[in-house]
Amino acid sequence: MDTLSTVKAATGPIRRETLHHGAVAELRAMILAGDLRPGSRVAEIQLCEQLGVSRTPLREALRVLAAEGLVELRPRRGAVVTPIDPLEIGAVFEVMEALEALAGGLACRRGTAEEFAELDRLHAQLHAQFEAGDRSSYFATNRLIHARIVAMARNPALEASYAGFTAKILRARSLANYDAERWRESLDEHEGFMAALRRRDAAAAGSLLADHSRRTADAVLRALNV
Amino acid sequence: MDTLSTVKAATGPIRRETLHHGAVAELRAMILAGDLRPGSRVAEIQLCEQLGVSRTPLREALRVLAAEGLVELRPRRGAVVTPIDPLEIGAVFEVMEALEALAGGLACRRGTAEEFAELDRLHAQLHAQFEAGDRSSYFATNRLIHARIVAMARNPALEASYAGFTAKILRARSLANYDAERWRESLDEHEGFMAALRRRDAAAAGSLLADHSRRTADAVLRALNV
DNA sequence: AATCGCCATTTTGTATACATTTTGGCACGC
DNA sequence: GCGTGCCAAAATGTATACAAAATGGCGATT
Repeated sequence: MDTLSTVKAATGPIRRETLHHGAVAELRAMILAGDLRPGSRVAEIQLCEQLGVSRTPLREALRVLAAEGLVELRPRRGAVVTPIDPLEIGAVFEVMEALEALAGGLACRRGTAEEFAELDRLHAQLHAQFEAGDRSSYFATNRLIHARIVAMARNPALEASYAGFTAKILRARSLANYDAERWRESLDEHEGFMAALRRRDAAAAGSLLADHSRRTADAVLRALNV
Repeated sequence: MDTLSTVKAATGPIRRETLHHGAVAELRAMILAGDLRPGSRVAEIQLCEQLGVSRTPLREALRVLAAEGLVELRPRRGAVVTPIDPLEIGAVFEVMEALEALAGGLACRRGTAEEFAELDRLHAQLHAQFEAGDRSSYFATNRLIHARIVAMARNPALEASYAGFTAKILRARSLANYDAERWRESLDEHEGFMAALRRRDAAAAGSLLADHSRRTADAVLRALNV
């Protein structure tokens, strides 16, 4: 059994995806992309034919997304895509601030030279995309940088938690594009924490990442006119 | 519609529980209590008759618990109660440390006088239970105190996240009862952060709660012979 | 004697059927 | 004219049926 699993692991993960797992991925993507709008009702049967699955796997997927907080299940009354609540987004950002700080500090202590080099490369790319005025690419790279920093913290629990919060924030951000001034400011903050990361200054990196997170939160919440 | 929901809210939440929701609660309790041991296989049909439900709601419940990380689903090969991995517990504690710090700071700023009074009452009770040598009561009160502090932070995202991590830690703690010395030390730490909380010293409270969390982590991980 | 391969059994994943509940509309009464 | 209550239609929650894959044991072969 042990040797067998070892052999399997060597061959690679053989897991064929199940329909409900695929449905979770698709639905989550649809929600994050805004295809399913916040507050809108989720009609089971309609989604079934849209995804080409029966109700059973779809419903299982809805339970998972409910556990993640992306949909809300009202017993006997159907599911809705969780509405964007500025108060909740504010709360999420508050936690994110702490997680960013944690991630930044740990990344300094645990990241490999290669990872730091890659981070530098991504940061240069971010800079170029800012200069080119390519907003969507900028945001994609931005997300990637933060994800990499979190990965460098070598903490799966942090990573999972961070991903969950990121998903919630992303929905709010998609409908709240902030202005040019904030964009410039955001890049400056990136310069700041990148400098701290380069010299492996855990305290400074954590602190600056937290600041960055807080200012991003302010901008997003302002855009949501709170 | 709006007035109607207001009326309903006034009457109280009328939601009848669904079977799968109940199954989630029961299974989670069973896992946390250790009735379903870490690493053990989850036999669907057996649990179905044990809980008195059919496979459909049970399977939905398993997906939810998988999303929470309490069980692992291996496609086509059944579910197992997530084994306790000291590395993962260590990672969880690392995040907990940050969350405790956040909660402590926010609680100082947002807690009401009544809540602080209640906290004092619980702390006195904790003290008494220590003196009485009532270990299980002590731990129950201990958990309650931390939960109250988190509640005082007025942050649902933090609260939910904290609850999830607590669940994971609890399983490890149940099989790792630490020694008398650590017990005494733990109480001292409670005295420490309680003093900071009483004077609404956010920075100190956060810092001391983080310390307490880290030391608890050390003790638990030591008990798991890491 | 040990290993490989095949077959029966069990278990999982999915689809569908059925029972309740909610929802929306209509008629009736005030 | 407005509100209430009832009825039909739709949708949800649950159970069950069916197909496919995994598990375990047996026998054949080397």
